[in-house]
Amino acid sequence: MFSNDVKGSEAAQPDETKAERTRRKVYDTAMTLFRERGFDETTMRDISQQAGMALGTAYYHFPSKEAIIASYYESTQYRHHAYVVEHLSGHKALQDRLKMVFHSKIEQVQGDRRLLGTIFRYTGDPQHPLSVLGEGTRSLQQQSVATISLALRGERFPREIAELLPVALWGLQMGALLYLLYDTSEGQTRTFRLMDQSLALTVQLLSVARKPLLAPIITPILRQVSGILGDARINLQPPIKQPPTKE
Amino acid sequence: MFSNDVKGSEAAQPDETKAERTRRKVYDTAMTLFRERGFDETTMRDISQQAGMALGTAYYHFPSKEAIIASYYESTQYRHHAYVVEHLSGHKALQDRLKMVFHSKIEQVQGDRRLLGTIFRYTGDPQHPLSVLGEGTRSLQQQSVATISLALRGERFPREIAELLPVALWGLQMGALLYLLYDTSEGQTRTFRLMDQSLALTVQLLSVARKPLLAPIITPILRQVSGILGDARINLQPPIKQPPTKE
DNA sequence: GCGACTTTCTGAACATGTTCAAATTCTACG
DNA sequence: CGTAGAATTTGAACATGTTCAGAAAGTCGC
Repeated sequence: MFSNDVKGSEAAQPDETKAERTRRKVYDTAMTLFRERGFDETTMRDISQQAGMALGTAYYHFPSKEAIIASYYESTQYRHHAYVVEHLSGHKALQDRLKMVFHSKIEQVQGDRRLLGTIFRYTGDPQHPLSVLGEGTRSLQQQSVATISLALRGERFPREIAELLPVALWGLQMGALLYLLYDTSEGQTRTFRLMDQSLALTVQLLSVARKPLLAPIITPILRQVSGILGDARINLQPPIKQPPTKE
Repeated sequence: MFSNDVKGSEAAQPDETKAERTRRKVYDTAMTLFRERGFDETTMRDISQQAGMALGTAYYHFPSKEAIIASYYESTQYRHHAYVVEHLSGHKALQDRLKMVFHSKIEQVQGDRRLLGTIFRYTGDPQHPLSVLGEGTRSLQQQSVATISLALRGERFPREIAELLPVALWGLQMGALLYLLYDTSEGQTRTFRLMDQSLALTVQLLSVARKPLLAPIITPILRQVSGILGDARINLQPPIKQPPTKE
């Protein structure tokens, strides 16, 4: 939407265009300042000055200040996907895989909690291109669901569950990210614990749902949950694979 | 925090100070314009001009533009509380009460969905005084939990559940409000349906949890959910009753 | 190498939230 | 009433995100 390069830079390419180099300079300078001072405390004038260019130049490469943070948001998704693809084979059990997927997601943005927060800023406006739940980030949402779905590869579930589980897990991830923002515990251990417990419960429920004998009690409830989730589900198209960062 | 009057005005008082009248003029003008054009599309200059005063005057009565919306946010809480208190006796069954509480909440803000959205804007910044999950709105959160708890009056639950249910329901309400923002269905029927289904499921689970015989299967799971919720719970003090709008 | 075209860069100008010193109005008291 | 002090009002000034017309640099066919 905002940026059209796949990588969030942070890694020089020798074959860059001049324009690409300038763009990267803007991005990197901005991110450094954002991290040092925070998003709102960093001025577009600060950025352009620090990057040694005129104000208008920064605006030539990014249509707005929030486009810079949008670019960062995208880059985290691609990095996460690449990480999961690489580490998937090392984890066989469902719960291990889920844990790997979600832990890596959280670890990846852990250092940038404050920045992450600025992205949630647009959640209340469905029309906003950066709303994490809105149309504007649809493709990023699909990417994210697809990444999570990698952990489910090969598992068999009752149809209603199979359909909704990826999106439900995506919702769980969103919740965890929000929780992370508010988590002041040392090393954000509370977030990780919350994540682990939620996953344990999820796996437990899933295994119950798969046992036909115990099911009569649980299944109607699960079905109802499914109904609710189905109702709540943002209309996600089937995930489209876009090539993740190759580097 | 921002405003110190309890009511969100919208109702003239004959015994108003001049200052109060001016303040109300600012508020009402602002709300009208916000509703007509949206929050971001309304300028503080628009407001002061429309209200027939200088720019600085508006700022004398509200420290910032967002303080106006904060005042609105508070007023919805007080109105909701008053409504619930008034209608509680008409509903005896738990599910009816919950339904009344949550439906009225949604109905109350239904017409102001876009405005509501601007409040969610600060959720990503825990430090921000208007973050609906942050310190700054703590007392409003407590009010809201207290309002919801009115629906639970007289019910008996296992201790773990009794402790966490109010906050969990508050979370449900938050979720529903967020969902409402994105709900484009006619009359926001989807939100109401989602609410009804969630409540039905909740009541169902609660009733199971109360039956000691069926419990062995369900209780450990519920306990785990409780653990998760307990972990996730924002540290809410016991609700402090502040007098709701008397009018 | 040159001219035409495109890409990139520049900084002045604009809109809008916010601040503030000064002006005005109000209130209370003698 | 008259005046000191408080409350309220005013609008100019400031900071910052954004726009834009024009300048500068780069590219390409000849």
